[in-house]
Amino acid sequence: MAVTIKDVANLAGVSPATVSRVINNSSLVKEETAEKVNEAIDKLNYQVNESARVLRTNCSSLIGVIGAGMDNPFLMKLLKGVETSAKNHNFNLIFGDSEGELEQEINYLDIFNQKRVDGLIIITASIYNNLLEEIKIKGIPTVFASGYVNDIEIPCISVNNTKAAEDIIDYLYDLGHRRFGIVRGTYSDLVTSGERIKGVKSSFQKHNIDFNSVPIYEGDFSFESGSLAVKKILSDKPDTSAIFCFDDKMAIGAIRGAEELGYKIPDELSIIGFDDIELSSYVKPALTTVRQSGYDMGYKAMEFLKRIIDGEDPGKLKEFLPHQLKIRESSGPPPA
Amino acid sequence: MAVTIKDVANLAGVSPATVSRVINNSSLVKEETAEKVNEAIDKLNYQVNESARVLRTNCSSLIGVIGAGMDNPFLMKLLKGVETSAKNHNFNLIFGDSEGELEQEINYLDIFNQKRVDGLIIITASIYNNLLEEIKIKGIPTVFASGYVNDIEIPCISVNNTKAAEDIIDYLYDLGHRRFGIVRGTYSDLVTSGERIKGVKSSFQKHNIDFNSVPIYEGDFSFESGSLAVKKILSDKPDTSAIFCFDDKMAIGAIRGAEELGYKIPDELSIIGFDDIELSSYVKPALTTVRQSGYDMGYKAMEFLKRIIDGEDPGKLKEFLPHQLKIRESSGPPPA
DNA sequence: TTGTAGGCGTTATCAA
DNA sequence: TTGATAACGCCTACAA
Repeated sequence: MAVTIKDVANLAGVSPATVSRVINNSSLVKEETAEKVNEAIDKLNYQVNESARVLRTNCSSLIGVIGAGMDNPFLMKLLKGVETSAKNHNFNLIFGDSEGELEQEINYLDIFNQKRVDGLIIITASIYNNLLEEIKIKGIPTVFASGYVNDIEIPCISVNNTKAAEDIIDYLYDLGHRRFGIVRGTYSDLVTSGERIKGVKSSFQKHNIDFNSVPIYEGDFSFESGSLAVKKILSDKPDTSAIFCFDDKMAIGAIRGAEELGYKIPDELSIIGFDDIELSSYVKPALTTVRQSGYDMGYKAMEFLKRIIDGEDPGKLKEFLPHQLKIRESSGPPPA
Repeated sequence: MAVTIKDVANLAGVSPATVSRVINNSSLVKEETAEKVNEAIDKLNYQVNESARVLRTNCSSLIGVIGAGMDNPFLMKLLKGVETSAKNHNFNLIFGDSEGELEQEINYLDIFNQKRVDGLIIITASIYNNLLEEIKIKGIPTVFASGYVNDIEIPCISVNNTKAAEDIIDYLYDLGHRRFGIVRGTYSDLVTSGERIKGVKSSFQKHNIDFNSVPIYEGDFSFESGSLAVKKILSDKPDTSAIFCFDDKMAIGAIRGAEELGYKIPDELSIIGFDDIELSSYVKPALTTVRQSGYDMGYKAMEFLKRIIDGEDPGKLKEFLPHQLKIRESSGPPPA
């Protein structure tokens, strides 16, 4: 059996209560006593039993994070940001990979609830539609990250995905492109992909392009799916001149897929991604994309969460982070 | 206050013990009673309080994982493998990113101990040297993954890093290369990088190459560091014809760095990586590398851990997973 | 098949 | 400044 507060108390010749006070840096303890206690702690190699503490205090210092895809570099950056801030506030992270499936999201929600997490950060988004209200998210302080949640009460932090997508199409249009293709995220990704589709639409509208004539394929944020999607688009409409992929990995896959079909990038086809993951500047041709900082987003999400846990009004906590078009080598004017 | 087992008991008109039995699928409960209880559970939206359960049973169903770098795709694959197996055994993961720093590893070790994790998977390796014995790893079932731990009692799972590195140098030598450069991992990465250095040495010895004449630089497993290292090597010894990087990200960075200096890959310089991350076949030129399956490794590590938790002798659990040289476009014969 | 009661290790209240 | 005591929610003998 592990050593408990009682053992320490015995060795130090004090009561368990006093030991507890020392552990928690209570100010009301004589220096001399504290020293004795600390010695005993060291000697016995005592470590607090978190479960007992959580049971008693009803405060787990755990933050549950639900996201989709551990091979998603952007998500991992975001997670790193969350972790950094969490560490500052003495929170620990527990991560559930939903793989974009609603069922798994609910599953993790239950598990996290059972562990009495102090807060929740949700980075995936299929949950939004069906649940949001009904689930026990109520009660648990929650911040959505990476997608904008329309509900006025739900705090969230993201870039303006709609505006960013619009910027991209505008940029391509100004370059002279008229025949577009889109590789979106999974259909279950309601928030992020949804917002971007809106942005695409609004740019199309501005420029009198018929949205319904534009091929849109679904990808799962993998290289493979990007490559596949682009091949479908190009076999469908070989004269497509610009393709917008909803993340960088798919865009990089798309570049390779298009090259396999014999297209020269960017001379015959422009390809644009989203996120600006580290890799994007190391790939060849270097990828044109929209930069958003996952790290900042995660960090800020955790800061928001901390404030909510401390009692701040969640409704106030909604923010767009800046985004930035990074023009590199994978985009250019359409072929003559 | 959250709803407890007592509330459920009251509503269902049974005792708390019975509710507990239902929750834990005890066979000794009448179907009819179970139904009543389950109804009450649903109606009250009851969720078990894990802390109380852990306190009582001394079994957290938590596995602590310590690794370095959430932007390391290989590590993330490994983690995914761990997670998959963990889920099968109803374990949850709690991950600590040590960033390769000993201090953080110890820190997480303490935290995990306080949470009374049922087991530990350690993927980072600076810990090995200084601690291993002294730390409270004792007591907690532990599996090391990705590096071979020499201690007979410590279960571990990895590829044979020594042999793999030797294979690579042998392959390059057979191609005709004589002037090598090495980009190793951080010096704190004692296990993995250490083993690979050994392999390099042993191939050199076989072929009468003086190990001390070969430039070895340290990288931190980032694109950037690979690019930097290769530039140093090439400015130092411009006639280097083959560079072995200890992971794929550094190798890809190295390719870009060498290209910036005007080298043609692979005609003037061969570059080889390690891991075979997904990206490596999508990069241009496609990367020659050694394939090891992070997913399998993680999965198996968790399977090992489960067996140890169930009482199996840890000493028996040591295994090398197969590795495989993947020859792609970034390597070839040296320039004439 | 079900209920009663005690204890897991902490912390918080109250009294000393 | 310290100690005694109860309580957090659950599980598990043991008894019924």
